Amino acid sequence: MSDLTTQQRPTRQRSALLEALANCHDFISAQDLHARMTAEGTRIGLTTVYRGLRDLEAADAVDVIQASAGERLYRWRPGDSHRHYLICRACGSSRPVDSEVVEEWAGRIASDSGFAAVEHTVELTGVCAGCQPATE
Amino acid sequence: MSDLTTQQRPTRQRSALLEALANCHDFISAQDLHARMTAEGTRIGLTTVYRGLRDLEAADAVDVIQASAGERLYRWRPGDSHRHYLICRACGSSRPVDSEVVEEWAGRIASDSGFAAVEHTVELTGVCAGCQPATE
DNA sequence: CGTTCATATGGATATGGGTTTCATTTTCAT
DNA sequence: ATGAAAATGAAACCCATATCCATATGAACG
Repeated sequence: MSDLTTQQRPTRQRSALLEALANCHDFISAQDLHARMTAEGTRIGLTTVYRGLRDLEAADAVDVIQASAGERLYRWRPGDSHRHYLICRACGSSRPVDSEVVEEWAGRIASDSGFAAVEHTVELTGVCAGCQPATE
Repeated sequence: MSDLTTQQRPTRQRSALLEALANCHDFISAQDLHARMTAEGTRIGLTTVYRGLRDLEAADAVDVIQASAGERLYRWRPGDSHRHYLICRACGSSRPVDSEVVEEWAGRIASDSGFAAVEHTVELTGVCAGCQPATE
């Protein structure tokens, strides 16, 4: 029961979604994922993609970041290790960063503040080496 | 130059917006701010509120956080000091947190990664002492 | 003081990501 | 097989925000 479907009923669409997401090695939006799957011949509704991603998020199987306009980007979490990424604003590529310091800091804030169920989101963006203008 | 209007032309609406935002000591959405101003008798259009907040954001005079559904919350930045907050998911109240550790960490990531112009956003949410259920 | 003109305003309309609805289809248990 | 429960997906909707554009307003100049 701790398998990856995170769903009562395994369906064709669900497994296709899992596969597409696992094969996609960067953050991707629901719409882009749907477009990609459709382009590859998988028949799946946009609604189902949204639902599947929501369920995966609830099951904590994906990392989620907020893009600018309320858009959310999803990424399959390979292990359970890192949860924070440095993302290139130019090309969109992402790399995990070591966030232990931040985890500890967040934990300390949590216990110092009297707040319960403290969660944190950390997002780092920049311009990667390959995307930097030559003259600078 | 470094005055607070951040605008070519000081107008009645603009200064009312500044005042309303400064008087509001927590994060607030554009719509709520507009509603509050209207309730207080200030005649201002929602569009103008959005524009004003966008300009303030560009001028780096407010802190902005992303609420759940793509909604953005704005808060007048009293000084230049802290930039990160711990926000109660139940009542919406916020308190600044000491984030020096995170600033340093982000700086280190920036220089280690080869990324340029690294920016970071950190959001902490929890349930404040006053909002915690008695029986748990 | 009044004319001029660039800029600000704000209601209407559009946009765009995301969610809900509900009729239809699929899966599972019997 | 068969019927109940759950999943699907197209269309309709929601809601924050952006854009359009006609009107209003402040500033500069005479």
